[in-house]
Amino acid sequence: MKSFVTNATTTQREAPDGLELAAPLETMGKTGSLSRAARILRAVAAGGQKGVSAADIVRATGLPRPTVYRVMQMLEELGWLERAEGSRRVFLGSDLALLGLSASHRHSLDLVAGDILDSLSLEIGQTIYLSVRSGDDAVCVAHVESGAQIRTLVLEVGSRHPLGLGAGSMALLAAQSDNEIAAIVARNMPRFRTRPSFDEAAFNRALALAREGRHASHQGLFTHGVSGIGVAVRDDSGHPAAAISAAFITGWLDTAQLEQCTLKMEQAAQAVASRLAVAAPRD
Amino acid sequence: MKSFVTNATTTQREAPDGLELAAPLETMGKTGSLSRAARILRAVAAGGQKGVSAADIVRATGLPRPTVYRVMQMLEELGWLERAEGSRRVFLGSDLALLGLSASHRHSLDLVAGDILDSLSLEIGQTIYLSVRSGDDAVCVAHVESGAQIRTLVLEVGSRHPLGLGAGSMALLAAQSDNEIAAIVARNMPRFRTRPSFDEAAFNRALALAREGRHASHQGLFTHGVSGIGVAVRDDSGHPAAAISAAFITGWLDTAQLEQCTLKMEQAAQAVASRLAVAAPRD
DNA sequence: GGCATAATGTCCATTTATCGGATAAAATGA
DNA sequence: TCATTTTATCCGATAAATGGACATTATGCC
Repeated sequence: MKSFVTNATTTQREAPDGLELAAPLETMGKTGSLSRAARILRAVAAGGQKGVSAADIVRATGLPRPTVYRVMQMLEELGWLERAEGSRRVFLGSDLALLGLSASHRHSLDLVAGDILDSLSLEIGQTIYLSVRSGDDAVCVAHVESGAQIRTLVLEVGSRHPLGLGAGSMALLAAQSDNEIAAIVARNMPRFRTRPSFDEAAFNRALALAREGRHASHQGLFTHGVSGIGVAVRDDSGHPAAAISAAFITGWLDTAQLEQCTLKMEQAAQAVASRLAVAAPRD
Repeated sequence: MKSFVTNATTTQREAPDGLELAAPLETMGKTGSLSRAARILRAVAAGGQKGVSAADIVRATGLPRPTVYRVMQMLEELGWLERAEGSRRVFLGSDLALLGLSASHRHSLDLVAGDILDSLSLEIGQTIYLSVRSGDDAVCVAHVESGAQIRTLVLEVGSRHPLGLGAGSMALLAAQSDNEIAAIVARNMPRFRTRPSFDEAAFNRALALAREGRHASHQGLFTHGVSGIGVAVRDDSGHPAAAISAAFITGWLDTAQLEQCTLKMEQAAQAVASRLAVAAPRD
């Protein structure tokens, strides 16, 4: 059921009214060393195959420099983080891969939705992605390549992007609760700005549209010349569990075709959602 | 000044005078909340598909009860741990699976050694397992099923067992440094004893034999009626990186055949070792 | 049923390990 | 060469984790 993503902001410091101290930014997340470690690990994961530098982590997380260095050292001793031999870039460690190996037995969204995505890809002739939320990121957990000659392969499995950057990512963001959206956007804004051409106004417009409709779409907002459509998958309690998305060459499809695609994607999202209700713990 | 190998042994608390309280056993591992969290997560992973109870974790880790409960709650909020809806058993969480997904790109021992294991399985006609160390556990990262009619499938991919329990697991244990072996055995002894029929004397004999020779072997020591052979894979610096193991029905093979198998497995271990360019897992 | 035992939670005083500002060394690049 | 960024370490203050003790709920056993 609600098993997939349980990142509700429950422990939020009690702020009954808005007239709380306009603190620099202590509203940036949960406390606790474990939480910090998780933030750092997710920042490392966002670096992907090419790794990240310590300074990157500081920028991405907003944590104080000494904290980042200290926690990084701890994580390295645990085997959850490792540094490239020569360079100082860091990567996720081997022990994390082992834990993930065990965890994947219970969390195989790709297996649950695989055939649905296959059909969808065939129907609309495009590469399809399945993403879920992890912290303030969207993580691609599966992709089905289309048979088309020109394929738009923008998301590798396991790759992370800030929630809001990308079609599926935006759909996932827009499906969160109102306060959550505000908090996520606030935390991710620094990361957005690192993108050379980030248009905040355009972003806000796209977000507003995604929250109104049942899907997120854009034309070249994130990658020049690539448009995208994303729809959220909600579990039976209405919480967003995943997002299905597709990317097109801008102008490849006319308006009618886009609408058709969107419709089919929404149907697929419904199909996946109905499966989630069944996928429950065994024993 | 980077310290390559941090204090491998305990943190060596400065004891100014001899009349310190005869501390019960603080030599049980590293300190730090992250380290505790890691211990707990590994204990959960050891539970596999059927999960573990909080009491199981307490037993397996030796940590104080309140600590376990508190850390468990933190981990649950992070999505690194989750509880079955009805039952109170806990499992690894979805976010850990996502992090592992990213980490697996850099840590695919199975891909490195795959074909070697395939050949080995064909040669000796048995199911082959590849395991690595994670904390005080051995984790199976790959297995190649034999084509034989009767197969001994004892290790699922991702499954964990205390270091020392099992052929590959014992080989991995015996390949550690002397002090490390002592520390691991001390920490794992409580877990060993939970096994209904655990013979400490027999275990120590098997460990001594494995440390002398270049391989670990046993007949029915861990699972009745199943014998096993395990050989360690060492990287270029001599540190144990993995173990290759096979399990047989006891009595299936005569002594000469067993020796032949052992030889082939040692050769395979050498082959894998030579492939390990840059991979040095640490605690 | 009724009792014994184990498992699950929760307090809270103690103290320890974490936090992060300040500082310095090293790398990078112009 | 010098300015700027990145990496790294100190260390006092303090917040946060710790774990003994206690309370409550399940589980097994006669």
